[in-house]
Amino acid sequence: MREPDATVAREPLNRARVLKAALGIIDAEGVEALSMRRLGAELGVDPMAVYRHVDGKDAVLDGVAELLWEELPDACPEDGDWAASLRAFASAIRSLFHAHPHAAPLMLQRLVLPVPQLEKSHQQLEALQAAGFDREDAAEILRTLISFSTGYGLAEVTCYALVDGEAWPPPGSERDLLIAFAQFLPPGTPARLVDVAIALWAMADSDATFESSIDLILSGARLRLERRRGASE
Amino acid sequence: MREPDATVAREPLNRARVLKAALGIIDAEGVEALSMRRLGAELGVDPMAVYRHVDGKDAVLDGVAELLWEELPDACPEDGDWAASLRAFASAIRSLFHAHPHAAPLMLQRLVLPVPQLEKSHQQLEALQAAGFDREDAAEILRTLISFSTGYGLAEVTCYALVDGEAWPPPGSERDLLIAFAQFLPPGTPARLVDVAIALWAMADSDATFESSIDLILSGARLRLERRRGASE
DNA sequence: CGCCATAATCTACACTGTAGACTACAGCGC
DNA sequence: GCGCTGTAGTCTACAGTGTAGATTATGGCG
Repeated sequence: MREPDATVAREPLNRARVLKAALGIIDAEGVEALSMRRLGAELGVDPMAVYRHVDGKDAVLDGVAELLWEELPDACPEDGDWAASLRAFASAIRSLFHAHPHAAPLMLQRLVLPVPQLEKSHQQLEALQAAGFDREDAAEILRTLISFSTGYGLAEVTCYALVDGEAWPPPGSERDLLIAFAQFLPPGTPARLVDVAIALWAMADSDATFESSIDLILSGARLRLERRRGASE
Repeated sequence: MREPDATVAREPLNRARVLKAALGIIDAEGVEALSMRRLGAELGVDPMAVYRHVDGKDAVLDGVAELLWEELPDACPEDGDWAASLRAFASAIRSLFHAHPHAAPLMLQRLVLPVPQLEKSHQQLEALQAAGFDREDAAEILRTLISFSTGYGLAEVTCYALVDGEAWPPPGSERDLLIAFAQFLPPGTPARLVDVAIALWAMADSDATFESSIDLILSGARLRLERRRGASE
Protein backbone atom coordinates (compact mmCIF):
# COMPACT_ATOMS: atom_id res chain seq x y z
CA MET A 1 0.00 0.00 0.00
CA ARG A 2 2.66 2.46 0.99
CA GLU A 3 5.23 3.92 -1.31
CA PRO A 4 8.19 1.55 -1.59
CA ASP A 5 11.00 4.09 -1.83
CA ALA A 6 12.78 5.02 1.35
CA THR A 7 9.77 4.14 3.49
CA VAL A 8 8.93 7.84 3.86
CA ALA A 9 5.82 7.39 5.96
CA ARG A 10 6.14 11.16 6.15
CA GLU A 11 8.74 13.66 5.18
CA PRO A 12 10.32 14.72 8.47
CA LEU A 13 9.20 18.11 9.67
CA ASN A 14 11.45 21.12 9.39
CA ARG A 15 11.40 24.79 10.22
CA ALA A 16 10.51 25.91 6.72
CA ARG A 17 7.49 23.65 6.50
CA VAL A 18 6.29 24.78 9.90
CA LEU A 19 6.50 28.43 8.95
CA LYS A 20 4.82 27.84 5.62
CA ALA A 21 1.92 26.05 7.28
CA ALA A 22 1.62 28.83 9.84
CA LEU A 23 1.47 31.46 7.12
CA GLY A 24 -1.16 29.39 5.35
CA ILE A 25 -3.38 29.34 8.40
CA ILE A 26 -2.90 33.04 8.99
CA ASP A 27 -3.65 33.97 5.40
CA ALA A 28 -6.76 31.84 5.39
CA GLU A 29 -8.21 32.52 8.81
CA GLY A 30 -6.25 35.31 10.49
CA VAL A 31 -3.60 35.40 13.20
CA GLU A 32 -5.99 34.59 16.01
CA ALA A 33 -6.78 31.27 14.33
CA LEU A 34 -3.18 30.16 14.67
CA SER A 35 -2.58 27.95 17.69
CA MET A 36 0.11 25.39 18.20
CA ARG A 37 -2.50 22.64 18.25
CA ARG A 38 -3.99 23.87 15.01
CA LEU A 39 -0.54 24.11 13.50
CA GLY A 40 0.22 20.55 14.50
CA ALA A 41 -3.05 19.36 13.00
CA GLU A 42 -2.28 21.16 9.74
CA LEU A 43 1.04 19.34 9.58
CA GLY A 44 -0.51 16.00 10.53
CA VAL A 45 1.61 15.80 13.63
CA ASP A 46 1.39 16.09 17.37
CA PRO A 47 1.32 19.74 18.45
CA MET A 48 4.41 19.22 20.55
CA ALA A 49 6.41 17.99 17.59
CA VAL A 50 6.53 21.53 16.30
CA TYR A 51 8.63 22.55 19.26
CA ARG A 52 11.50 20.44 17.97
CA HIS A 53 11.89 22.77 15.02
CA VAL A 54 10.86 26.11 16.40
CA ASP A 55 11.39 27.82 19.73
CA GLY A 56 7.78 28.49 20.61
CA LYS A 57 4.80 30.38 19.33
CA ASP A 58 6.49 33.77 19.36
CA ALA A 59 9.31 32.31 17.29
CA VAL A 60 6.75 31.02 14.81
CA LEU A 61 5.28 34.49 14.45
CA ASP A 62 8.72 36.01 14.05
CA GLY A 63 9.56 33.42 11.45
CA VAL A 64 6.39 34.12 9.51
CA ALA A 65 7.19 37.83 9.55
CA GLU A 66 10.62 37.06 8.17
CA LEU A 67 9.04 34.86 5.53
CA LEU A 68 6.78 37.68 4.47
CA TRP A 69 9.51 40.26 4.14
CA GLU A 70 11.44 37.77 2.06
CA GLU A 71 8.79 38.18 -0.61
CA LEU A 72 10.03 41.70 -1.28
CA PRO A 73 11.62 41.51 -4.72
CA ASP A 74 15.22 42.50 -5.22
CA ALA A 75 15.96 45.84 -6.75
CA CYS A 76 17.12 45.54 -10.34
CA PRO A 77 20.21 47.72 -10.23
CA GLU A 78 21.20 47.48 -13.88
CA ASP A 79 19.14 50.35 -15.23
CA GLY A 80 20.53 52.85 -12.74
CA ASP A 81 17.29 54.78 -12.46
CA TRP A 82 17.16 55.33 -8.71
CA ALA A 83 13.74 56.96 -8.76
CA ALA A 84 12.14 54.07 -10.61
CA SER A 85 13.81 51.65 -8.27
CA LEU A 86 12.50 53.46 -5.21
CA ARG A 87 9.02 53.59 -6.66
CA ALA A 88 9.10 49.86 -7.29
CA PHE A 89 10.31 49.31 -3.74
CA ALA A 90 7.47 51.32 -2.27
CA SER A 91 4.91 49.57 -4.45
CA ALA A 92 6.29 46.21 -3.44
CA ILE A 93 5.86 47.00 0.24
CA ARG A 94 2.30 48.04 -0.37
CA SER A 95 1.67 44.92 -2.44
CA LEU A 96 2.93 42.80 0.41
CA PHE A 97 0.12 44.08 2.59
CA HIS A 98 -2.39 43.46 -0.16
CA ALA A 99 -1.13 39.93 -0.66
CA HIS A 100 -1.37 39.06 3.05
CA PRO A 101 -3.99 41.29 4.61
CA HIS A 102 -4.42 39.04 7.65
CA ALA A 103 -0.72 39.02 8.32
CA ALA A 104 -0.38 42.79 8.43
CA PRO A 105 -0.04 42.90 12.23
CA LEU A 106 2.92 40.54 11.98
CA MET A 107 4.74 42.61 9.42
CA LEU A 108 4.22 45.64 11.62
CA GLN A 109 5.24 44.03 14.87
CA ARG A 110 8.64 43.33 13.34
CA LEU A 111 8.77 46.39 11.16
CA VAL A 112 12.28 47.68 11.47
CA LEU A 113 14.73 44.85 11.60
CA PRO A 114 13.73 41.88 9.49
CA VAL A 115 16.91 40.83 7.76
CA PRO A 116 15.45 40.42 4.27
CA GLN A 117 14.01 43.92 4.47
CA LEU A 118 17.39 45.26 5.50
CA GLU A 119 18.90 43.47 2.53
CA LYS A 120 16.60 45.20 0.05
CA SER A 121 17.06 48.48 1.85
CA HIS A 122 20.77 48.02 1.45
CA GLN A 123 20.35 47.67 -2.30
CA GLN A 124 18.29 50.83 -2.42
CA LEU A 125 20.81 52.73 -0.33
CA GLU A 126 23.61 51.67 -2.65
CA ALA A 127 21.65 52.79 -5.69
CA LEU A 128 20.98 56.16 -4.11
CA GLN A 129 24.59 56.69 -3.18
CA ALA A 130 25.66 55.69 -6.66
CA ALA A 131 23.32 58.40 -7.96
CA GLY A 132 25.11 61.01 -5.88
CA PHE A 133 23.18 61.15 -2.62
CA ASP A 134 25.20 61.14 0.55
CA ARG A 135 24.39 58.39 3.00
CA GLU A 136 22.38 60.52 5.43
CA ASP A 137 20.09 61.86 2.74
CA ALA A 138 19.66 58.45 1.21
CA ALA A 139 18.71 56.94 4.56
CA GLU A 140 16.25 59.73 5.27
CA ILE A 141 14.55 59.28 1.93
CA LEU A 142 14.34 55.55 2.35
CA ARG A 143 13.01 55.88 5.85
CA THR A 144 10.30 58.23 4.69
CA LEU A 145 9.37 55.91 1.89
CA ILE A 146 9.20 52.82 4.07
CA SER A 147 7.14 54.60 6.71
CA PHE A 148 4.69 55.94 4.20
CA SER A 149 4.27 52.72 2.25
CA THR A 150 3.74 50.79 5.44
CA GLY A 151 1.21 53.22 6.81
CA TYR A 152 -0.64 53.39 3.53
CA GLY A 153 -0.72 49.64 3.05
CA LEU A 154 -1.92 49.17 6.57
CA ALA A 155 -4.73 51.67 6.17
CA GLU A 156 -5.95 49.96 3.05
CA VAL A 157 -5.78 46.51 4.56
CA THR A 158 -7.68 47.72 7.59
CA CYS A 159 -10.45 48.75 5.24
CA TYR A 160 -10.44 45.34 3.59
CA ALA A 161 -10.71 43.74 7.00
CA LEU A 162 -14.01 45.53 7.53
CA VAL A 163 -15.68 43.83 4.61
CA ASP A 164 -13.57 40.66 4.91
CA GLY A 165 -13.62 39.11 1.49
CA GLU A 166 -16.01 41.43 -0.25
CA ALA A 167 -14.82 44.12 -2.61
CA TRP A 168 -13.46 47.41 -1.38
CA PRO A 169 -14.72 50.01 -1.59
CA PRO A 170 -18.18 48.49 -1.23
CA PRO A 171 -19.83 49.07 -4.59
CA GLY A 172 -23.01 51.01 -5.17
CA SER A 173 -24.42 54.48 -5.31
CA GLU A 174 -23.42 57.17 -2.89
CA ARG A 175 -26.48 56.35 -0.83
CA ASP A 176 -25.51 52.67 -0.72
CA LEU A 177 -22.07 53.63 0.47
CA LEU A 178 -23.55 55.69 3.26
CA ILE A 179 -25.58 52.75 4.44
CA ALA A 180 -22.68 50.33 4.14
CA PHE A 181 -20.36 52.56 6.12
CA ALA A 182 -22.91 53.22 8.81
CA GLN A 183 -22.63 49.52 9.64
CA PHE A 184 -18.94 49.83 10.39
CA LEU A 185 -19.42 52.82 12.69
CA PRO A 186 -21.01 52.80 16.12
CA PRO A 187 -24.75 53.51 16.00
CA GLY A 188 -25.56 57.18 16.38
CA THR A 189 -22.48 58.43 14.56
CA PRO A 190 -23.34 61.82 13.02
CA ALA A 191 -23.90 61.73 9.27
CA ARG A 192 -21.13 64.25 8.65
CA LEU A 193 -18.61 61.83 10.14
CA VAL A 194 -19.88 59.01 7.95
CA ASP A 195 -19.23 61.36 5.05
CA VAL A 196 -15.71 61.96 6.26
CA ALA A 197 -15.06 58.24 6.54
CA ILE A 198 -16.24 57.74 2.97
CA ALA A 199 -14.23 60.63 1.59
CA LEU A 200 -11.09 59.40 3.29
CA TRP A 201 -11.26 55.65 2.90
CA ALA A 202 -13.68 54.73 0.14
CA MET A 203 -12.14 56.76 -2.63
CA ALA A 204 -12.22 55.03 -5.97
CA ASP A 205 -8.58 55.05 -7.01
CA SER A 206 -6.36 54.51 -4.02
CA ASP A 207 -3.67 53.45 -6.48
CA ALA A 208 -3.56 56.95 -7.84
CA THR A 209 -3.31 58.51 -4.40
CA PHE A 210 -0.47 56.22 -3.53
CA GLU A 211 1.42 56.94 -6.71
CA SER A 212 1.00 60.67 -6.43
CA SER A 213 2.20 60.65 -2.85
CA ILE A 214 5.24 58.70 -3.92
CA ASP A 215 5.78 61.29 -6.64
CA LEU A 216 5.78 63.91 -3.95
CA ILE A 217 8.46 62.17 -1.93
CA LEU A 218 10.56 61.47 -5.02
CA SER A 219 10.39 65.04 -6.23
CA GLY A 220 11.58 66.16 -2.82
CA ALA A 221 14.44 63.73 -3.11
CA ARG A 222 15.33 65.02 -6.57
CA LEU A 223 15.41 68.55 -5.26
CA ARG A 224 17.77 67.57 -2.50
CA LEU A 225 20.05 65.84 -4.95
CA GLU A 226 20.29 68.92 -7.14
CA ARG A 227 21.00 71.16 -4.17
CA ARG A 228 23.67 68.81 -2.95
CA ARG A 229 25.26 68.72 -6.40
CA GLY A 230 25.15 72.50 -6.72
CA ALA A 231 26.78 72.92 -3.32
CA SER A 232 29.59 70.49 -3.96
CA GLU A 233 30.68 71.92 -7.25
CA MET B 1 -13.18 53.28 60.31
CA ARG B 2 -14.89 53.71 56.96
CA GLU B 3 -15.89 57.00 55.46
CA PRO B 4 -19.29 58.02 56.80
CA ASP B 5 -20.71 59.72 53.72
CA ALA B 6 -23.00 57.69 51.47
CA THR B 7 -21.41 54.43 52.62
CA VAL B 8 -19.47 54.23 49.37
CA ALA B 9 -17.62 51.05 50.16
CA ARG B 10 -16.53 51.59 46.57
CA GLU B 11 -17.59 53.80 43.77
CA PRO B 12 -19.60 51.55 41.44
CA LEU B 13 -17.71 50.49 38.38
CA ASN B 14 -18.39 52.05 35.00
CA ARG B 15 -17.20 51.76 31.46
CA ALA B 16 -14.91 54.75 31.64
CA ARG B 17 -13.08 53.47 34.72
CA VAL B 18 -12.68 50.05 33.15
CA LEU B 19 -11.14 51.48 30.01
CA LYS B 20 -8.88 53.78 31.96
CA ALA B 21 -7.59 50.90 34.03
CA ALA B 22 -7.06 48.83 30.93
CA LEU B 23 -5.05 51.59 29.30
CA GLY B 24 -3.04 51.90 32.49
CA ILE B 25 -2.08 48.24 32.40
CA ILE B 26 -1.24 48.40 28.71
CA ASP B 27 0.89 51.50 29.07
CA ALA B 28 2.75 50.02 31.99
CA GLU B 29 3.21 46.42 30.90
CA GLY B 30 2.06 46.01 27.31
CA VAL B 31 -1.04 44.58 25.66
CA GLU B 32 -0.18 40.99 26.38
CA ALA B 33 -0.25 41.77 30.12
CA LEU B 34 -3.91 42.71 29.92
CA SER B 35 -6.23 39.90 30.95
CA MET B 36 -9.71 40.14 32.31
CA ARG B 37 -8.54 38.72 35.61
CA ARG B 38 -5.74 41.26 35.82
CA LEU B 39 -8.16 44.01 34.92
CA GLY B 40 -10.53 42.91 37.68
CA ALA B 41 -7.68 42.85 40.16
CA GLU B 42 -6.60 46.34 39.14
CA LEU B 43 -10.12 47.56 39.82
CA GLY B 44 -10.38 45.66 43.09
CA VAL B 45 -13.24 43.63 41.81
CA ASP B 46 -14.16 40.17 40.60
CA PRO B 47 -13.05 39.65 37.01
CA MET B 48 -16.60 38.89 35.97
CA ALA B 49 -17.84 42.22 37.28
CA VAL B 50 -16.16 43.90 34.34
CA TYR B 51 -18.53 42.17 31.96
CA ARG B 52 -21.43 44.22 33.33
CA HIS B 53 -19.91 47.35 31.88
CA VAL B 54 -18.18 46.12 28.77
CA ASP B 55 -19.01 43.50 26.18
CA GLY B 56 -15.90 41.37 26.45
CA LYS B 57 -12.18 41.63 25.99
CA ASP B 58 -12.36 42.72 22.37
CA ALA B 59 -14.71 45.50 23.37
CA VAL B 60 -12.21 46.58 26.01
CA LEU B 61 -9.48 46.80 23.39
CA ASP B 62 -11.76 48.70 21.05
CA GLY B 63 -12.66 51.05 23.84
CA VAL B 64 -9.04 51.67 24.70
CA ALA B 65 -8.30 52.44 21.07
CA GLU B 66 -11.15 54.94 21.07
CA LEU B 67 -9.80 56.44 24.27
CA LEU B 68 -6.40 56.89 22.67
CA TRP B 69 -7.67 58.58 19.56
CA GLU B 70 -9.66 60.91 21.78
CA GLU B 71 -6.37 62.36 22.94
CA LEU B 72 -5.88 63.92 19.52
CA PRO B 73 -6.28 67.67 20.13
CA ASP B 74 -8.89 69.64 18.21
CA ALA B 75 -7.74 71.74 15.33
CA CYS B 76 -7.76 75.43 16.22
CA PRO B 77 -9.64 76.82 13.26
CA GLU B 78 -9.44 80.55 14.12
CA ASP B 79 -6.12 81.33 12.49
CA GLY B 80 -7.13 79.95 9.11
CA ASP B 81 -3.65 78.67 8.30
CA TRP B 82 -4.49 75.28 6.84
CA ALA B 83 -0.89 74.20 6.42
CA ALA B 84 -0.03 74.89 10.04
CA SER B 85 -3.15 73.08 11.11
CA LEU B 86 -2.26 70.02 9.07
CA ARG B 87 1.26 70.01 10.42
CA ALA B 88 -0.06 70.13 13.96
CA PHE B 89 -2.43 67.28 13.14
CA ALA B 90 0.37 65.10 11.83
CA SER B 91 2.58 65.87 14.79
CA ALA B 92 -0.24 65.05 17.15
CA ILE B 93 -0.70 61.63 15.59
CA ARG B 94 2.99 60.93 15.92
CA SER B 95 2.97 62.18 19.51
CA LEU B 96 0.17 59.78 20.29
CA PHE B 97 2.42 56.88 19.42
CA HIS B 98 5.22 58.32 21.50
CA ALA B 99 2.90 58.79 24.46
CA HIS B 100 1.63 55.20 24.34
CA PRO B 101 4.27 53.05 22.72
CA HIS B 102 2.83 49.82 24.09
CA ALA B 103 -0.62 50.66 22.78
CA ALA B 104 0.52 51.18 19.21
CA PRO B 105 -0.91 47.86 17.98
CA LEU B 106 -4.30 48.92 19.28
CA MET B 107 -4.29 52.25 17.51
CA LEU B 108 -3.36 50.44 14.31
CA GLN B 109 -5.87 47.65 14.60
CA ARG B 110 -8.60 50.25 14.58
CA LEU B 111 -6.87 52.71 12.34
CA VAL B 112 -9.49 53.97 9.99
CA LEU B 113 -12.75 54.40 11.77
CA PRO B 114 -12.38 55.55 15.36
CA VAL B 115 -15.01 58.23 15.78
CA PRO B 116 -12.82 60.79 17.54
CA GLN B 117 -10.27 60.51 14.74
CA LEU B 118 -13.02 61.06 12.18
CA GLU B 119 -14.09 64.12 14.14
CA LYS B 120 -10.66 65.73 13.92
CA SER B 121 -10.34 64.69 10.31
CA HIS B 122 -13.62 66.43 9.68
CA GLN B 123 -12.23 69.64 11.13
CA GLN B 124 -9.17 69.38 8.92
CA LEU B 125 -11.28 68.69 5.85
CA GLU B 126 -13.40 71.75 6.56
CA ALA B 127 -10.34 73.92 6.97
CA LEU B 128 -8.92 72.67 3.68
CA GLN B 129 -12.15 73.28 1.82
CA ALA B 130 -12.38 76.74 3.32
CA ALA B 131 -8.91 77.37 1.91
CA GLY B 132 -10.11 76.51 -1.58
CA PHE B 133 -9.38 72.80 -1.95
CA ASP B 134 -12.11 70.69 -3.43
CA ARG B 135 -13.23 67.79 -1.32
CA GLU B 136 -11.40 65.07 -3.27
CA ASP B 137 -8.06 66.81 -3.06
CA ALA B 138 -8.55 67.60 0.58
CA ALA B 139 -9.36 63.97 1.35
CA GLU B 140 -6.37 62.74 -0.59
CA ILE B 141 -4.00 65.07 1.23
CA LEU B 142 -5.40 64.11 4.58
CA ARG B 143 -5.21 60.45 3.76
CA THR B 144 -1.57 60.77 2.76
CA LEU B 145 -0.82 62.67 5.93
CA ILE B 146 -2.53 60.19 8.22
CA SER B 147 -0.89 57.22 6.54
CA PHE B 148 2.54 58.75 6.74
CA SER B 149 2.27 59.93 10.34
CA THR B 150 0.99 56.56 11.41
CA GLY B 151 3.69 54.65 9.63
CA TYR B 152 6.40 56.94 10.91
CA GLY B 153 5.16 56.87 14.48
CA LEU B 154 4.91 53.12 14.36
CA ALA B 155 8.45 52.71 13.06
CA GLU B 156 9.82 54.89 15.84
CA VAL B 157 7.87 53.11 18.51
CA THR B 158 9.03 49.76 17.20
CA CYS B 159 12.57 50.96 17.75
CA TYR B 160 11.75 52.04 21.30
CA ALA B 161 10.30 48.60 21.94
CA LEU B 162 13.69 47.09 21.22
CA VAL B 163 15.37 48.87 24.07
CA ASP B 164 12.23 49.01 26.22
CA GLY B 165 12.74 51.90 28.55
CA GLU B 166 16.25 52.87 27.63
CA ALA B 167 17.00 55.84 25.44
CA TRP B 168 16.70 55.69 21.68
CA PRO B 169 18.89 55.72 19.76
CA PRO B 170 21.20 53.86 22.15
CA PRO B 171 23.93 56.37 23.04
CA GLY B 172 27.60 55.90 22.41
CA SER B 173 30.19 55.97 19.72
CA GLU B 174 29.64 54.49 16.31
CA ARG B 175 31.32 51.31 17.47
CA ASP B 176 29.02 51.09 20.49
CA LEU B 177 26.06 51.48 18.22
CA LEU B 178 27.25 48.64 16.08
CA ILE B 179 27.49 46.38 19.08
CA ALA B 180 24.14 47.44 20.45
CA PHE B 181 22.38 46.84 17.16
CA ALA B 182 23.99 43.48 16.65
CA GLN B 183 22.08 42.33 19.71
CA PHE B 184 18.77 43.11 18.06
CA LEU B 185 19.62 41.23 14.91
CA PRO B 186 19.92 37.49 14.51
CA PRO B 187 23.47 36.24 15.06
CA GLY B 188 25.45 36.07 11.87
CA THR B 189 23.85 39.09 10.24
CA PRO B 190 26.38 40.60 7.82
CA ALA B 191 27.99 43.79 9.07
CA ARG B 192 26.80 45.78 6.07
CA LEU B 193 23.20 45.06 7.10
CA VAL B 194 23.87 46.19 10.64
CA ASP B 195 25.13 49.39 9.06
CA VAL B 196 21.93 49.73 7.09
CA ALA B 197 19.84 49.24 10.21
CA ILE B 198 21.78 51.96 11.98
CA ALA B 199 21.59 54.38 9.08
CA LEU B 200 17.86 53.90 8.78
CA TRP B 201 16.67 53.72 12.35
CA ALA B 202 19.27 55.17 14.65
CA MET B 203 19.58 58.55 13.05
CA ALA B 204 20.04 61.35 15.54
CA ASP B 205 17.21 63.71 14.66
CA SER B 206 14.13 61.77 13.68
CA ASP B 207 12.14 64.93 14.47
CA ALA B 208 13.84 66.67 11.59
CA THR B 209 13.16 63.82 9.16
CA PHE B 210 9.54 63.83 10.14
CA GLU B 211 9.15 67.57 9.74
CA SER B 212 10.88 67.63 6.40
CA SER B 213 8.70 64.83 5.10
CA ILE B 214 5.65 66.72 6.21
CA ASP B 215 7.03 69.76 4.40
CA LEU B 216 7.20 67.65 1.30
CA ILE B 217 3.58 66.62 1.51
CA LEU B 218 2.45 70.14 2.31
CA SER B 219 4.35 71.66 -0.56
CA GLY B 220 2.70 69.17 -2.86
CA ALA B 221 -0.64 70.22 -1.47
CA ARG B 222 0.16 73.88 -1.99
CA LEU B 223 1.05 73.17 -5.58
CA ARG B 224 -2.22 71.44 -6.17
CA LEU B 225 -4.12 74.36 -4.64
CA GLU B 226 -2.46 76.85 -6.96
CA ARG B 227 -3.15 74.70 -10.00
CA ARG B 228 -6.77 74.30 -9.00
CA ARG B 229 -7.11 78.06 -8.50
CA GLY B 230 -5.48 78.81 -11.82
CA ALA B 231 -7.78 76.40 -13.61
CA SER B 232 -10.97 77.72 -12.08
CA GLU B 233 -10.37 81.38 -12.85
C1' DC C 1 -41.84 44.88 55.76
C1' DG C 2 -41.62 42.80 50.76
C1' DC C 3 -40.30 43.38 45.98
C1' DC C 4 -37.17 44.01 42.53
C1' DA C 5 -33.41 45.73 39.64
C1' DT C 6 -28.76 46.11 39.55
C1' DA C 7 -23.87 45.02 40.82
C1' DA C 8 -20.77 41.89 42.11
C1' DT C 9 -19.33 37.10 42.93
C1' DC C 10 -18.67 32.12 42.29
C1' DT C 11 -18.32 27.95 39.66
C1' DA C 12 -17.35 25.60 35.65
C1' DC C 13 -15.88 24.69 30.82
C1' DA C 14 -13.36 24.77 26.74
C1' DC C 15 -9.18 26.30 25.12
C1' DT C 16 -4.36 28.11 25.17
C1' DG C 17 1.14 27.61 25.40
C1' DT C 18 4.39 24.58 26.90
C1' DA C 19 7.41 21.70 30.46
C1' DG C 20 8.74 17.02 31.11
C1' DA C 21 8.45 12.11 30.73
C1' DC C 22 7.97 8.67 27.41
C1' DT C 23 8.08 5.86 23.00
C1' DA C 24 9.72 4.56 18.17
C1' DC C 25 13.30 4.14 15.44
C1' DA C 26 17.64 4.92 12.62
C1' DG C 27 22.53 4.37 12.62
C1' DC C 28 26.42 2.80 14.70
C1' DG C 29 30.55 -0.21 16.78
C1' DC C 30 31.15 -4.76 18.23
C1' DG D 1 22.88 -10.81 16.00
C1' DC D 2 23.36 -7.28 20.34
C1' DG D 3 23.18 -2.98 22.82
C1' DC D 4 24.07 1.89 22.74
C1' DT D 5 22.92 6.62 21.58
C1' DG D 6 20.66 10.50 19.48
C1' DT D 7 16.69 12.24 17.36
C1' DA D 8 11.66 12.85 15.97
C1' DG D 9 7.46 12.43 17.50
C1' DT D 10 3.99 11.47 21.26
C1' DC D 11 1.52 11.74 25.61
C1' DT D 12 0.24 13.73 29.96
C1' DA D 13 -0.26 17.42 32.88
C1' DC D 14 -0.43 22.23 34.55
C1' DA D 15 -1.13 26.97 34.90
C1' DG D 16 -3.51 30.53 32.74
C1' DT D 17 -7.05 32.43 29.37
C1' DG D 18 -12.05 34.29 27.99
C1' DT D 19 -16.54 33.85 29.36
C1' DA D 20 -21.46 31.46 30.03
C1' DG D 21 -24.61 30.70 33.79
C1' DA D 22 -26.14 30.41 38.42
C1' DT D 23 -25.88 32.68 42.73
C1' DT D 24 -25.51 36.09 46.17
C1' DA D 25 -25.33 40.77 48.23
C1' DT D 26 -27.17 45.65 48.03
C1' DG D 27 -29.67 49.41 47.37
C1' DG D 28 -34.28 52.08 46.36
C1' DC D 29 -39.25 52.32 46.67
C1' DG D 30 -43.96 51.36 47.68
